[in-house]
Amino acid sequence: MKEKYPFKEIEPRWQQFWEERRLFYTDVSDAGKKYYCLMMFPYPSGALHVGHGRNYIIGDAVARYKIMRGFKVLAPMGWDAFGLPAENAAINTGRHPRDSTRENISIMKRQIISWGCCYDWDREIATCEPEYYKWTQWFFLKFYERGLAYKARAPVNWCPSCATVLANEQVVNGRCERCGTAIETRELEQWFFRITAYAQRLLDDLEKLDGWPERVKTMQANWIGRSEGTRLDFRLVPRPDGGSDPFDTIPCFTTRVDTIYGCTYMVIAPEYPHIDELVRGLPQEQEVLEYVRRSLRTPRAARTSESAEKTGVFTGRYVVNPYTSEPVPLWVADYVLMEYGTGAVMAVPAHDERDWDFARRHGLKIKLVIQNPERTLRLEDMQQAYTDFGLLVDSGPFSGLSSSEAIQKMTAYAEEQGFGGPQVHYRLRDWLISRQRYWGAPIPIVYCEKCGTVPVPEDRLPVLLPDNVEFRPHGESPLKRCPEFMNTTCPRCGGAAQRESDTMDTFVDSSWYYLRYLSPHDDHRAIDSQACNRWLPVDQYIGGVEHAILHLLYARFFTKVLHDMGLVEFDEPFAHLFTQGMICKRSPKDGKLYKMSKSRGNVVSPDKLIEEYGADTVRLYTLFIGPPEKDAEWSDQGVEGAYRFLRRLWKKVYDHQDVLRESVPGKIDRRLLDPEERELYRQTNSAIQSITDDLEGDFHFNTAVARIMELLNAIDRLSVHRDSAPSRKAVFAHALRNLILLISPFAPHIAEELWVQLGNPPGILKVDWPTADPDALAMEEVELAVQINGKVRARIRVAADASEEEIRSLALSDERVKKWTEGAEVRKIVVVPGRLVNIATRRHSS
RNA sequence: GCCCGGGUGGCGGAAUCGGCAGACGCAACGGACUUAAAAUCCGUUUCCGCUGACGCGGAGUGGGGGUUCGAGUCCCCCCCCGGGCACCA
Repeated sequence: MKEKYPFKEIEPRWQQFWEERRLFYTDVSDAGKKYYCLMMFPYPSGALHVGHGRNYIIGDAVARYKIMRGFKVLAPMGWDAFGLPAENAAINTGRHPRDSTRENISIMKRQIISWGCCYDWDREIATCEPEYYKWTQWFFLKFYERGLAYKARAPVNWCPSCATVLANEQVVNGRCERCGTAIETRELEQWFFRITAYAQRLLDDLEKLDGWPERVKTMQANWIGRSEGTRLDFRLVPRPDGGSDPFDTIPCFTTRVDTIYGCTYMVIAPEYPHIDELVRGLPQEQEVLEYVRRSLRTPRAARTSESAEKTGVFTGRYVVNPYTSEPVPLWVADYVLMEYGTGAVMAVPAHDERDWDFARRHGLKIKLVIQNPERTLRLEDMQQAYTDFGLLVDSGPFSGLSSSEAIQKMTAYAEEQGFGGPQVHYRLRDWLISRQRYWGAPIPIVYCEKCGTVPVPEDRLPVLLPDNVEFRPHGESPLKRCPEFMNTTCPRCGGAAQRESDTMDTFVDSSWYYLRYLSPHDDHRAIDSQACNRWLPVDQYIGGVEHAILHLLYARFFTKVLHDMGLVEFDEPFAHLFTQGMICKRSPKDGKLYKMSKSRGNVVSPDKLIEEYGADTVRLYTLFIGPPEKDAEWSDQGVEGAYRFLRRLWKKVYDHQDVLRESVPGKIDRRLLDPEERELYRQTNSAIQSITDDLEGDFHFNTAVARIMELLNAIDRLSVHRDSAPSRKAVFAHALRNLILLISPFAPHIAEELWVQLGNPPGILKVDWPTADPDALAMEEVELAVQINGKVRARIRVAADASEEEIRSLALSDERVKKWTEGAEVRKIVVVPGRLVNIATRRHSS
């Protein structure tokens, strides 16, 4: 055994050992307690930094722990390999995305292996390979068959810098999630997945997800944005010139039908269909058309920002309030959004802040119809809208009702009268999946002049991405300029036809990869239903919280569709979700803390650290850095600390090799131990107990590592040498042996090596996880704090099983306690066994 | 504005059910070893006051109030930070 901790020598050796023994290769047909441990697969961006490592290290620690607990663990890894960055790089360098992606994959795979993270590499998948995207296309066809994929002209988010459309989920504060460019709205024909058809189920089933963090569920619920209200149809007052209109009612959605008697005007969005026909020939026509044109040009971000002033114009038309039969003016204003509700809003300025602002600005009538039950409102005094619930006034037959009663009754009335009824709205929009880019799975659709839109037959999949394309940014997919790809024959009539040139959003690829791991190379079907039903839902999914909405919502949607198709029995993919926090580092530029990223220049490469300290040090520090679900700041000195600890551990074993090798593990008889030995034995068992609890609970790796450090400190306190008593040697060996087992999921290389040095056969993963001896946890004597009125004034030592009476008298007879209780009346004594005694006293005023 | 988190030493963070606040690590300081340095080992470190000293007393978990023998933990009010949603009708 070497004196100095030889991490450089042992780490590659054990990595090879795990690979050769195929310890992480899983036969999925095998019975047994299964545990599917899944880490979010990475986008092959180039090279990993230590921030990425947190994900894999946590997952690997969990997998190793579960293996030692006797589970059959499935831990696969793959690559989310399609995507914009590779294509943007191709535009700049001319290098084909396939080549750069493959190269990045091999760099990152090497890094993951050098971290000591183990996977079933036979199941490795890359979404950019035809054997994978063939089935992404197949799912598209299935969605198309079921009416869940459709093409529609719609106002969409356009990123001028990426030159592509984006899903709503990829627009953050009106800017492109990737490049930060302000998003424009364009009216384009695009492909959508009908996720809104699943809105209610996606919302309801959040309740089933006990193993998910509350905050992720809340974020998804917010995103789905269910809102209950009332639909009301407002009849259009016929044109004064007797001309015809494109429609005769304007439906609107409201959550506050109780305020309808205060509706003094109605507003429609500038995108509202056929506005031009509504105003044709009216004096307002030019002004309205000009206003609409201007609004449509305004970027969405500017239009919807809070500070934006509420502009709008009167159309010259009126609609009829269905409750009062009174006409109210119809306005166009861009504070109303076409995407939400019906694109039309009944405006009640007295009871809605936005309508209040708008009405004040444009001199519209304000009518008070809800009274504050606490304090009578007078319109003249009001500085802002009263938006709370209250009692209805001036509301015809509904006057006097409370808002909540009124909402019910008035909605029922609308239904009876046939001009409306209850309605539920969702904020969630359909998922826009087409991208005008090359590096993605081609949408398997053909356009034929005769037959129209024709899906590519399943047996002609995959629609392969052509290689010989030119990468230039010109707002349409490079595929469009590739005639070999574009020109095809119609699968239906055999005539000349054109292919769809758009590719799919990469979130489609990642919506089903966790199913493909069960049969990664099956070229007959997308997934192996039987194996999926056995292994899913995923027992533990681990990844970054940045995917709380996007990926996790899409994957849930996919699973539900597959469930409805009869392909899988489960309808939620991930039973437990763990979202780890980001690793941050101060930026060298401004000294502020940021998430590690190449562009900030604050990344720490694992390669250098592993070279200098070894993978186990990096792993141990990464787990110790803080609560794994929270963000953490990387500290180079913290890494040193972890390294120091492992060196100390190595030296401990090195210094006591003889003692350790000669003592055979066996039952330890506590009665034969002296107090020091008994204390170490107790601490060993206590460490086993709490580390197991930490891992079974919410992955408290930071406290688990702390407990291991404490155990080594405790081991240090017991002096042992060649001539020590056998019992002492046995306790010492027992403690170290268990420490090595306990640390093995975190620092597996050193654990394997020391395990062998202790005289055990290689392969610590085959050893059972230790269990604590409950008898050993008990202390014979405990120290109790004695409080007087809640302040600690003394300490007493008592037998652990001392009666309350004994403790009481012992406490009262303590010198220091006497000093404090002298001349005071003891009112009450509280004894908390094993912890403290509190004596409440009262001083007599003398 | 609404909905989630969170606020504890110089720093990262511990603290089952309400029971000794500051585990563990970092940093700093003092000492040992060394010709010296590094490494290592030992010790000190919440703040304030008193003491020659072993010590003693007081305050203390963002602020204020409450419940309790006892509050970082429970209740009420407020402040600050992070995240999500947001002209959503």
